[in-house]
Amino acid sequence: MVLSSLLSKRSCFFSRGLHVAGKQFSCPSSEDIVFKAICVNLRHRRWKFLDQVFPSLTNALVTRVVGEFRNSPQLALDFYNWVGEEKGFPLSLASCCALIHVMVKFRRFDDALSLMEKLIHVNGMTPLEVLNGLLDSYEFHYSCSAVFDALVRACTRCGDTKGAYLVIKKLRMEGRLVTIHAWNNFLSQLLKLNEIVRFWNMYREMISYGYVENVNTFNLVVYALCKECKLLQSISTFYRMLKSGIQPNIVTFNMIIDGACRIGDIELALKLVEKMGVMSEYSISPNTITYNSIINGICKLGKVAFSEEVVNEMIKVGVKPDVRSYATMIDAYARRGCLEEALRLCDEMVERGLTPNTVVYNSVLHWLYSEGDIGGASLVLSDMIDKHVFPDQFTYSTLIKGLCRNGHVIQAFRFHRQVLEKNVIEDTFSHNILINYLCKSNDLSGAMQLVGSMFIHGLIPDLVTYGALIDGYCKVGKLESAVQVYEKMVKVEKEPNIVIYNTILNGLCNEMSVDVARRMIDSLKSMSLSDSITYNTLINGYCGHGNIDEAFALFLEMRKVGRLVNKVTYNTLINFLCKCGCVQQAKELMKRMVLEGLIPDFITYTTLITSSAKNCSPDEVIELHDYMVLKGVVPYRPTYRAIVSPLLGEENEQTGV
DNA sequence: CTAGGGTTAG
Repeated sequence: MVLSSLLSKRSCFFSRGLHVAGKQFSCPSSEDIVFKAICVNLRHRRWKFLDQVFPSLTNALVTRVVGEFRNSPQLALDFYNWVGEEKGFPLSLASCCALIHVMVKFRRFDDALSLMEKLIHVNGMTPLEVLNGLLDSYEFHYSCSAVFDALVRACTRCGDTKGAYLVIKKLRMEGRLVTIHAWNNFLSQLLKLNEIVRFWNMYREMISYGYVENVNTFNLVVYALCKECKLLQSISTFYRMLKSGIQPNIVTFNMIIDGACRIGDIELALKLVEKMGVMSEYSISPNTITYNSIINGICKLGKVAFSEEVVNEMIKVGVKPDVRSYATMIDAYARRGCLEEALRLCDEMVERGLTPNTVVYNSVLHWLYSEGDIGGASLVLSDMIDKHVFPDQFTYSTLIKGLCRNGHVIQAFRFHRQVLEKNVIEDTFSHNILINYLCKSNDLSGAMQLVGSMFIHGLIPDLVTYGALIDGYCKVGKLESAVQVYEKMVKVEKEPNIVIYNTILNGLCNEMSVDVARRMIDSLKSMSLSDSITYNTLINGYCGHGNIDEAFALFLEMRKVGRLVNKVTYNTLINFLCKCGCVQQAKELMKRMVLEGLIPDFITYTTLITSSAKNCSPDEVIELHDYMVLKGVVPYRPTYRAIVSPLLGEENEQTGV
């Protein structure tokens, strides 16, 4: 393999040498003769003959041939591929650009894009170098300015938004403006990458150049506003569109409806669906995506049964549910522990002619593993293989996490090694899961080895990787190593996120420096980089050091700010009170929690029941259990079985709760 | 162009 590529390279250099020599010593028309011979034989696709001329081929000739065949794009492309792929000739930027112009002229954008992407990815060229190549070879009779739009698109498809912007800017300096379509494409990519701030900056810049927004531009603005949860502004953009004489389309509606669903306002979303006809002069009606957004919104609120009614409703109005509609509901049921309902929907979708895809399988697998049902997961997995549903990155990480959390660590690592060897791992999830596992087991050297394996396989550690390592080092008391990892991270990554800060904060609390932690919280607060977890971590730190006054002072501070206090806050304090033997106060706190609309979870339940079993009378334990159940708490089954059930004299608990 | 699934901190 290596040898043959060396040989082909050598033959190319050799032929290049011939070309130079030819220019100097032989008659000037010799290139013309070769050129004509190529053209005649290429027209009849006589590749055998072309083989014979190949040694005299030069990049200048390739460019000329492509230009000659500018009206037969397929022939030009076949010739180019024959030279490059079959013969291994090192094609120049100029010849590639000539072909790109031809492809664009014939609106063969996919071919043009893949040529550009190859230049960027395989040949390692920067977008600006490609742009220069295109400008140099720009010729009126076979080029068109859409080629520059295509380059912007190629950049964004390669994930190089910076390059895309440089191209737009350079062209602007040359007096050429890319079209609004290219801008839309670029802006859309920024939103996909969740770079909202950059989006608004670029958008403003575009407007300042005098571009006239079209429906897609407006849709992007609506999308950005929805991502920022600025629903009212997105609706007023809708009216701004109408005022500018631009008819909103189904995408506009869907984005606003989805935005409403994401902030939990299903009522508004449904109202919009209802008013869609009036608002669009009866030209637009809801489609599958509209309903899927609503199904998703309802499911996220935990009302899966209601989302099934939405499916019936959509069928009634003639909109077909698809795999996504079902995938959403199946995941929602499984997430709430209703795997039977989830499997029922799997059957239902098959009955309706829909085939469960990878997403559906991944979801079911994930929740089977979380319930510890390895057997069920194995069955689903073999069904997936039987049905030829291909696994993806989600499947791999779900399996690895599932095996890990159910104690099959060796299998998890073995499986990871297998998929790694097959070169199918493309993202950091699987590594992060295992690194996190090793860190949690205090095996930092193992974790660092895996970080090394990431690099070997071309995967760049991300904030999650660094976060796991920092946490791991803090937990084993190696604060200096944690700081080293942090500094390394700051050097290669852009910005630590709140998770990282919270991790460090937690490390500081464990290391007896609650005061340092307090100061850190103050500075995070000033950067508005603190959340419930930040405060809960510090409260937990205070509790761990027995500073009950400080803990409750912070609790009050959180209540003053509002929205910061959550179940974990209460659980932390309740747990601490129980440990100090103040069970009565703990119960009072739980009642206050209920009054604030927070339903105690299985941790609250277990903490209080276990502690009162030690300190209170059986009647009080039962009373506590009844109180919590009455308030909507789902009792944690193992706790109920071990403590409450014997007190009730239930020898054989069969029906369960 | 818009909708579904996996990793991290209390």
